[in-house]
Amino acid sequence: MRMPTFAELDSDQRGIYTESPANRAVLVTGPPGTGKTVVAFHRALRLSKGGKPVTLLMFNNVLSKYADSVDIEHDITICNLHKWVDHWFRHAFKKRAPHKTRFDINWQAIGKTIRETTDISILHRLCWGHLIIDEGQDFPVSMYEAFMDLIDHPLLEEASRPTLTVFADENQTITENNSTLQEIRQTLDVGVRNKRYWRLFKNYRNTREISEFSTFYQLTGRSAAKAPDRGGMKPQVIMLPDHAAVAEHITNFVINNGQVEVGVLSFGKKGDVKNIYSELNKAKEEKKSKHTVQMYVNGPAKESIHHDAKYLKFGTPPSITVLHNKSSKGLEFDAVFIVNMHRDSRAFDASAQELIKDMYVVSSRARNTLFFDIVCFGDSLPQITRLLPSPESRLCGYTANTEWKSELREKLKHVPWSETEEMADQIRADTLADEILSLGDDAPLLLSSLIESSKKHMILKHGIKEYTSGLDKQNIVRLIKEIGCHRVEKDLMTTA
DNA sequence: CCAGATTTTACAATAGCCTA
DNA sequence: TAGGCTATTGTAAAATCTGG
Repeated sequence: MRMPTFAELDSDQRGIYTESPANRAVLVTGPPGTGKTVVAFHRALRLSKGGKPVTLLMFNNVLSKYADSVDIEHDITICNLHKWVDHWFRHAFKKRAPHKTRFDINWQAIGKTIRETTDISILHRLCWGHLIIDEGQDFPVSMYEAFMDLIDHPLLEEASRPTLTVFADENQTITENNSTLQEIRQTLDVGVRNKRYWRLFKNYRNTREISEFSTFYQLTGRSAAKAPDRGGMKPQVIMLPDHAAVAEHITNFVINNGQVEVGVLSFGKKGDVKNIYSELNKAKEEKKSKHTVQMYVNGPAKESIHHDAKYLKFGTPPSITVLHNKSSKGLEFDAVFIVNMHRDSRAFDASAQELIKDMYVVSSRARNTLFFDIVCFGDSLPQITRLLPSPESRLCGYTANTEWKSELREKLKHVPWSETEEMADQIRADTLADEILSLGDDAPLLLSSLIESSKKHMILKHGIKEYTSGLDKQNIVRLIKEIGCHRVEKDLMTTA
């Protein structure tokens, strides 16, 4: 992990580091790229100087490994949540933590156990010192409730009370097993005034061009980060004849750019990841280059080092790290190459929504440079091309290095770009409608204010009553589409 | 022979017991 | 008391099937 010094942190990031209290709970939120992991690490460093143990919980093993690649000496324990919970609970109660199902920890039961515990030595064994959680939105509210039960336990003396700092992404996904920011705020009892609730706004990770590009795939746009100052090259889409050409492109980039950390993020299946990895090794041999080529794919750890995240090395350029797109959450690289897009079957049915979400994740992994290497068999553009931004959008450049490169412009004209844009718009409107409906009693109020704010708009032709009284989802979607998603997002921000 | 659908297989991670 | 062992089971990848 690239670790900026204290002086390099921005003022809003520094505030969290210096001003937030070192007891009870603190919550930090922000969209992707705002430096949550970096601030989390700085806070961990600071708290570790106080003598109590500090634990940093990451979402998965690859991410833990990445966070631990920092070149600062520290005595912070970096771990994933499941492993930590097992040790924590067992250490105190001498038995494993209760589970509802196999992968679902029973936090209600844990909370109850903690509240009912009167044995002070057990309570002391539960006290974790300082706990810092990254990607906090992916954990259930009941977990936070259980943690607060310990933090505020009446039998604990002030000095031994543990603390909790949660870093959460503002891109809300609403499923059963995770929490909304609202819920986390309430549970942790944090506020802006007592400096327990902080928000990060500015994107530090990406260049302006890459940030704009990834926003194209952001289906819920209202939590987009403030655009970065740093400019760079536009993302490039490159049409190539075969996989060997892709590997050569990537290898040349590494050789020509010296000290870079390159991420190769592959769509498709495990075999596709392995395939590009072996091509990259071949290209490295041919060009007699010294850079590192490493890969992680999900698999039995004892069978191959490629299945065990602990063999990954970050922060030692020049290097190429090959990962499946699913493993790339939370990571960042100087340059990212996205490959094997044509191998993804989710091209144009309902699951294209999932593919678009993945596109958002992978494209925002790049700090400076972003390439889409697309293999074209024969002389036509693959279907998947339509999921990229159109040339008119000017979000990315298109080039070809094939026999028919002179015909690229002509071929691009026939790609049905508008289908993708319509679909994305539909998904955005759908998501917004769901969000409005989830407001419950406040929904009619917001709807009428939406209609009010777009007075001049066509919407009045349909009559206000129909929308506010009906509250039918289809009507709301129609309303949102007529007003425009962007507008509704803005209104929703100010109202909420 | 292929693309999509369906079935089979393999894996991840815990519970609960055991052991050094 | 931490770690080993194994049955267990939902999920995801791989293998197989199928109809054109």
